[in-house]
Amino acid sequence: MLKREIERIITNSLSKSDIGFSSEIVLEAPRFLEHGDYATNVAFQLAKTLKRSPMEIADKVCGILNQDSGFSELGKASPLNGFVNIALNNQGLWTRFFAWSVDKMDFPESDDRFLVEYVSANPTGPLHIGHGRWAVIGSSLVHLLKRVGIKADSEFYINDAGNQVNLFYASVTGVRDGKGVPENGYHGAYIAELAKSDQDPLQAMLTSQRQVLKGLGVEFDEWFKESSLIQPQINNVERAISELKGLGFIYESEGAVWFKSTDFGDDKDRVVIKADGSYTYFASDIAYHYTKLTRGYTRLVNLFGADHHGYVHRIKACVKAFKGINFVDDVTFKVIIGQLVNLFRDGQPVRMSKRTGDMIMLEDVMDEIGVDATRYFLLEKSPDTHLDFDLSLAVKQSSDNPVFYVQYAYARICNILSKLDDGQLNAIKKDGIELSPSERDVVLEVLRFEDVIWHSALQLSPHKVVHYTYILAKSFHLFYEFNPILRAEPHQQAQRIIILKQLQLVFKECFGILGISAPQSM
RNA sequence: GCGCCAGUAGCUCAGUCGGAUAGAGCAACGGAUUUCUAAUCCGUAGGUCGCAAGUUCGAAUCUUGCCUGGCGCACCA
Repeated sequence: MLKREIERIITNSLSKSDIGFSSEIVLEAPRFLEHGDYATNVAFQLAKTLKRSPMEIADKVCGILNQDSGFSELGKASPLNGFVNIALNNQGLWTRFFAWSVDKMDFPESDDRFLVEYVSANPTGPLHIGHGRWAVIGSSLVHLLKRVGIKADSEFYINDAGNQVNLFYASVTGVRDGKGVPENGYHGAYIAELAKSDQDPLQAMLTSQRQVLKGLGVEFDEWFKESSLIQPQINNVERAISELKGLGFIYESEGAVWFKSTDFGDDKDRVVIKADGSYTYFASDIAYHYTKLTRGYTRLVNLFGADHHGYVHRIKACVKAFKGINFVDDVTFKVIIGQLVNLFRDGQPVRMSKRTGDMIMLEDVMDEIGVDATRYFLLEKSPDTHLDFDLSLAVKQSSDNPVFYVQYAYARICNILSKLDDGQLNAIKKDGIELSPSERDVVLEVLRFEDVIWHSALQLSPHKVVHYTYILAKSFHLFYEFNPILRAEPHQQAQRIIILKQLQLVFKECFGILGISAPQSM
C-alpha cells in the first residue's frame, strides 16, 4: 500500500545516511492541506539523542530525502516547525493508483485462528436491539478479519441448560395449562404465542432467533449448545475442571468446589460445583472456553453486552489458567463490551423488558427502518459508546440518511459507467498526468483503503470502516460535482473512468464488510 | 462500597502511534440545478475536549485524584 511504501522508502533512505535513525518511520496524515499529503515527526524523536533542535534535524532529513532518487520520483519533502511534510507529485501518485487493485492487496500472513463469539442470547425470549448491535458488530468484524486474510470463525453459544431454561418451559406450560406463570417466570405476548403452539418452545425460540439474525445478514459458522458439553463419551465440564485441578486452581470449601479465579485478578473465587453436586453456569462456561482451545483457536474474541460485563474477569481468569496446559500456547483473549442501546421514539425512551409485554424487538426495528439502515446505525458507533437510537428520527431522516448517502455514491458511479464502454479507456495518458484537487483527494482516499481495513481489523473495530466509507462517499460526491465525465476530453474521461472503476470496487468491498447492499440505482 | 464503560459544538458522535490551528452528521442560517439522478454540492455560525493536578518539546489522547450518568457486583443463567 502507498503509505507503507513511502514509509519504507524513507526508512531506507535515512538508514543509509549519517543521521543515525534506524527504527521504522511511521507516517501520519496532516490535517491541513499546506502540510502536504503525509508527515513524519522523526525530527522530534531524534532531537534528544542528536542534541539538535527539531527544526535543524527536519531540515537535514528533507535534504537527504530530496537527494534520494527513489523518494524524489514520488514526492518532495519540506520542513516546517520541526515536522517533515511530504507532498506527493501527481505522476507518482497516479502511477500507483493505476496499478493498485482490491484484488492485489497484500496483507501479512499469520497462523492465528480467530474465534469470534457473539450474540449468544438466552433462548428464553426474542432478540432486542442490543442483541442486534452485538450481531452486526460481530458479523462485520468477522467479514473484516477474513478480508485481510485472517482465519476467523464465528460462533453463537446457546444456553440451553440450567434453571432459566427450566423456568422458561414452566412459564409456557403454565400458560398452556391455565395455571399461570410461576414466580420469577417469563411473561409477555411471546409466551402466550408459544403456549398456543404445539412446537417445543425452546426449538421455536431458537428458530425464530436464527431467522431474525439471518434476515439481518448475520450467520454463524457454529451454533454451540451448552447441552452438548456433556455427552456420554466426553464430559467436557469434568475434563475442564480436572485440567484446572491438575494445574492447582481448584479447591473444596463449604461443601462446594471452587475455582481460584482471584489468582488471575477476579474479585473473589467462583463456585464451579455447588454443594448439591450440580454444576454452576460458570462451570459450563469454563468447559466451553476449554473447547475453544482444544479446537485449536489461538485468538479468542467475545462480544458481551454491558449487562454481562461482570463475567469478564472470571472468564479471562479461566482462559489464563488454561495457558498452563501443554497444548495451549500463546493464546490471547479479548472481550469487546458492547454498551447498551437506548431506544427512543419521538424523544421518549422505549423500555425493553422480557418480563413485560411492552417490548420493542430487533425484528420490529428491522421492519421499521430496513436492514441496511439498522446495520449501519448499529455499526456506526464504537461499541463502548452508549448508543441512543431514536427510531422516529431514523425514519424521518430517511431521505438524508447516511446509509443512503454512501449507497447513492455507488449508484451514481454505476449509472455513469453504464453509459460508457471500455473503448474510451484507450485515450488514457501515461505521462504528464494532471489531477484536479477533488480528483487528487479521491485518489488518495481510495489508496487509503488497504491501510484502513488492516488497522480496523487489528483493532477489532469495524466501526472505523463505516467512518471510512462515509469519507470516501463524501470525497466522491465532491469529485462528481466538479469533474464531468461524459462531457470530458477523451484523455480526461479515460482518467476519470479509471477513478470511477476503482471507487466502484472499493465501495463494494466496504459494503461487503458492513453487510449492506450495493444498489446499482436508487 | 467495589468494578467496567462513558462525559468533545444545541443534539448524535469521530478523533489512529501523544503532534501543527479541535472534526463530521443532524438541527439553524445563506447560496448553487438549461447538468452524468439535488438522496448532491458550496459557504456561515457554533468549543473551558466533565473538573484539578502530574508526565513532556507537545495532552482530547498517558498517570493520579475528584464530579456526573449508564451498567454490573449469587452455590441464578
